[in-house]
Amino acid sequence: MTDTPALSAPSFRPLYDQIKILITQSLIGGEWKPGEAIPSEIELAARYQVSQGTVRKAIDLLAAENILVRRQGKGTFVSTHTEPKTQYRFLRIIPDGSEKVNPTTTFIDVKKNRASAEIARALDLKLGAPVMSIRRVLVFAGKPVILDEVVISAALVPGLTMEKIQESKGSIYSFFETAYGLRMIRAEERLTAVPANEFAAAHLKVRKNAPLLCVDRIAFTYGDKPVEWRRGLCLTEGYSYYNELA
Amino acid sequence: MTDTPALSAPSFRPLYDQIKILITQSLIGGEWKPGEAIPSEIELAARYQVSQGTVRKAIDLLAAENILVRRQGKGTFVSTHTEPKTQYRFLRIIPDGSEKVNPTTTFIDVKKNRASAEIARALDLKLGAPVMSIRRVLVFAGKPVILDEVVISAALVPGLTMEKIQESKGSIYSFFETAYGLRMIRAEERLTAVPANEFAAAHLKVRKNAPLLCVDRIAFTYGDKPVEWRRGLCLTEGYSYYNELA
DNA sequence: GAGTGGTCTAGACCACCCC
DNA sequence: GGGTGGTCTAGACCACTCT
Repeated sequence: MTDTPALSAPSFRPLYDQIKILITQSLIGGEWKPGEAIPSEIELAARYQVSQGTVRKAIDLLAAENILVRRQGKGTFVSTHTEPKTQYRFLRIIPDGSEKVNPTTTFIDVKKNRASAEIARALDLKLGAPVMSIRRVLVFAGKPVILDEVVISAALVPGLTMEKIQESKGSIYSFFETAYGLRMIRAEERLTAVPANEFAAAHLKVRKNAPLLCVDRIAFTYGDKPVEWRRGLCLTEGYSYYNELA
Repeated sequence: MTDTPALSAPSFRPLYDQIKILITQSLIGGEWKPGEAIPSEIELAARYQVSQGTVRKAIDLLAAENILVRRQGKGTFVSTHTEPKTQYRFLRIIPDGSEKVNPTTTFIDVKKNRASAEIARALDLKLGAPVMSIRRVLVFAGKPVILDEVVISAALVPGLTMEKIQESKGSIYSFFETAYGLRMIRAEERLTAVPANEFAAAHLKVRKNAPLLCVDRIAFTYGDKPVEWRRGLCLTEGYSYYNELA
């Protein structure tokens, strides 16, 4: 989905693709921060010495990947997880039959751990590397619906504590973005059905072995670098995982 | 996702959008059939009296929706579910850790039914309207993995029998396409975790009440018209539902 | 009114496919 | 070589937002 600058040259690289990479590098370098406007198409065209149409196409691609957001008459902005409309962009659990509703979060604990084999493989870390593990419950309309565990390399989130997360309000990606400049660009999920273990049963207030939706996620930052592993256990009575296929 | 020509005029409709609608109407009318090439951009530009760039943008949009497929040097083609590469386009269940594999199908029965409230609502039919119901098992590498029921208005598939489907080989959408000219463009799915009932347990060879992934789908044809309702029960040991978030 | 993204055009040239 | 889609340009004009 996202591009890989890659060493294996595709034998021909369109100009707009090169511009796209240059813009991406400026985003990685922090020249333009989430929520801010990037320079206008005309300015970028002058800067890169190409036509406006070529810049336009590069921006079109980045907008299609939700990395940039166009707003007519105002400018082009760097995507962010901190705005109300987009803070739960990756959350696909919604109430049956009704509109998407944002949950509130209750934290269980925030601990330092060592990467298991599964997590080390997913996040491209060494086995046993230090990671932070965040466990929490997402509550929809007063009802606990998702129990999840978020795991991220400790090196990426120095000084992380439960208190800091709780102060931040909003989604955890919003927190990662503002506190550590860590931006989640895309994610891959794998869903399975599992019986509730005791821990999940207690937190979600269901009986042990009740069927739960297990959502495993790996989230990526720029350059398709995996940075977060997550497992969510969701009860699906009154709620379901919504997906569009095209 | 797909456009609605709509009566509520958006106060301004770009030319490329109008061209897109004209092309879509030709697709609905059957002027160009699945798998065939549509006229070249230059021809279409002449036909609609617009520039090639405008036709190009209209085709870009249709290609982004997987309604058309571009092939450099050859032409632009109408998408189809009949080719090996695309016949299981909407199937998201894949083996853990390995590549996508196409399943084989075992049919259980094909019956005429009356639309339940749920199905009538989903397919925009009258309660009790005649529908065809197809039940089958999808088998991956010798192992039964999905038990599903496909429901479609009987009016859309006259003379449907199990024998006809079995003769057709390939996916059921491929069959609908070739036998009835019915083309599935997009779909919405809702996933839940449910305990296996006796019927599912027997067909998937799991114990009763084992957790299964329940995948409810509504599939749409041109003009966002819902035409198929489907419920799949999937065992998720060794298999999972894969999804990309952007 | 000035500035931004959005549309539309016309034309040149490139990459790919097939004859 | 001739056809197709793909890239790139330059310029005109439109729609939207803010001041």
